[in-house]
Amino acid sequence: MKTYFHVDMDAFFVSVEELFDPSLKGKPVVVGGRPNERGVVSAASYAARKFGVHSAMPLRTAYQRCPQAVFVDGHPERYREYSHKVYEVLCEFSPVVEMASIDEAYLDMTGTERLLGPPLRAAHRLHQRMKEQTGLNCSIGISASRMVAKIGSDQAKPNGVLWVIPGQEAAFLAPLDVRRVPGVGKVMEKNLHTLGIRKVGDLARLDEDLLSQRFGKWGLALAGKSHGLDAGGWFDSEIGTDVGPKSISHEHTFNEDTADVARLESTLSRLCEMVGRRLREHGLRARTIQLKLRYSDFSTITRAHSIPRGTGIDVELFEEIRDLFRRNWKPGAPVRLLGVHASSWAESAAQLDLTGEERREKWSRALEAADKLRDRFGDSVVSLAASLRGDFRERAHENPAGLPGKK
DNA sequence: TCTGGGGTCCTAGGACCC
DNA sequence: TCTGGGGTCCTAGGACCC
Repeated sequence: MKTYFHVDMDAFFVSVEELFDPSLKGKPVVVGGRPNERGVVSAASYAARKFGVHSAMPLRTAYQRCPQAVFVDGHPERYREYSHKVYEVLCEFSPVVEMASIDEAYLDMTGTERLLGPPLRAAHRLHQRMKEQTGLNCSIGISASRMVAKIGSDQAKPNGVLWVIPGQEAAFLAPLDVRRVPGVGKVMEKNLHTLGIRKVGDLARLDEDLLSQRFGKWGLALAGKSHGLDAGGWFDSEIGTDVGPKSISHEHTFNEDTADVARLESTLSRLCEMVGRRLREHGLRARTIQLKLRYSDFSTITRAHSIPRGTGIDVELFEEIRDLFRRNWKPGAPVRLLGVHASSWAESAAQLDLTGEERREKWSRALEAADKLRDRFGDSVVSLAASLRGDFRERAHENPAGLPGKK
C-alpha cells in the first residue's frame, strides 16, 4: 500500500508578492498585469476571489468586478526562486519528490512512518516547516492514489490537510462534481452533463463499456478515476521518473493587432532567439519547428515543418519560421499573436557526421557565449537584428553552415 | 467575459512502406 | 485493376492544466 502527498501552495503568486510587499496582505490583489492590458489573471488573492475574480479571467473583467483591487505585474523569477525553496523543504520529507508545476508537488511517502510518524503527523510537520522556511501556506492531500491526493489538497484549501483513508476513495469522490476530476474541463463537463452525469458517483455507477464507447481511451481512464484509481495520461507513470521537456515554445500577444511586416518578422526573430537559447541550455536540437499565428478574430493556425537533423541555432530556427510565416500569413491581415514552438528532439550528436557536427558545436559555443553576455548586459547587446536587414541571407550563401568566419 | 504564456496528451487524416 | 492491412511519421487542431 502506497502513501502519497499532494502539496499545493495557497494562492502562490499572490503570497510571494505579499512577502515582497507586506502592505498587500488582506487586500484584494490581482497578479497578471494592468487592468487595461490584454491579458488574464494569473492569480487572485482570497479577498479578490470574494468579488468573483479568478485566474484565467480577462484583466478587464477582473477590473469591472473589483475596481478597488491592487493590480500587480507577475515576477516569474521570484516564483521560480520560491518554487525551488518549496522543493528543498519537500526534500526533507521524502526522497521521491516531483514538482508537477511551479506551485505543486507529489511526494511518495511510502515507508516514511518510522522516521516521520503516521501520515497526518508528517503532514502537520511539513505544513509547519513550510511556513518557517518559506513564509508560505500550503494545503496537503494524502491518499494511496495520487489523483485522490490531488483532489484532497484542493478540498483542503486554504491552509489545510486532508487524508483519505485507504478504501474510502470512492466514497470520498462520489459527492464531488465531475469537474473536480483532473482532466475534466469545460467541454468534458458539458458532455457528461448532457448524459445526466454531474457527480463522480454518477460516473462510477456507469458502465465502463459505455464510457469507452462514447469517449474512447479517455472514457476508460475516466471510469478508473471515478473509483479513485490513478489512470490515464500522467497518472499512468510513477512519480520521480522525470524526463526533460518535450517541447519548448515562446509566444507573444501584441497590445494592439499589427500587420506591419517588419514588426512581425522582428518579433519572430526575437521569439526564435528565446527558443534557441533554451534549447541550448538543455543541450537539445529540435527537428520540428512550428509557427503559431492568431488573427484579430482569434482564429488561430499552426504550421509546422520538420528537418532531419534538427537545430538549436537561432538563425536556422528563424529561417524555418520566416518561411512558414511568409507562406501562410494572409498579407495585410492584422495579427494578434505570434508563437514559435520547437519539439521532436534529434538523436544524440554521436550519430551525426563529425565534420558537420564539429562546425555546429562551434556555433553552439559561440551562441552560448552570447547567452552569457545577455545574462550580464541584457538582451539588447547581442541580437539577430542583422537578419532582418538581409545581411544574414548573404552571409548564409557564402557559408551554408552559418558558421562564424574562420580566421 | 473579449479572451496570456508555458506546457502535456490525444485524435485523425494522409503519405509512405512492406 | 474499384482496391488489404499494418506500422510509422508528419501535420493540424483541440482539450486540458497551472
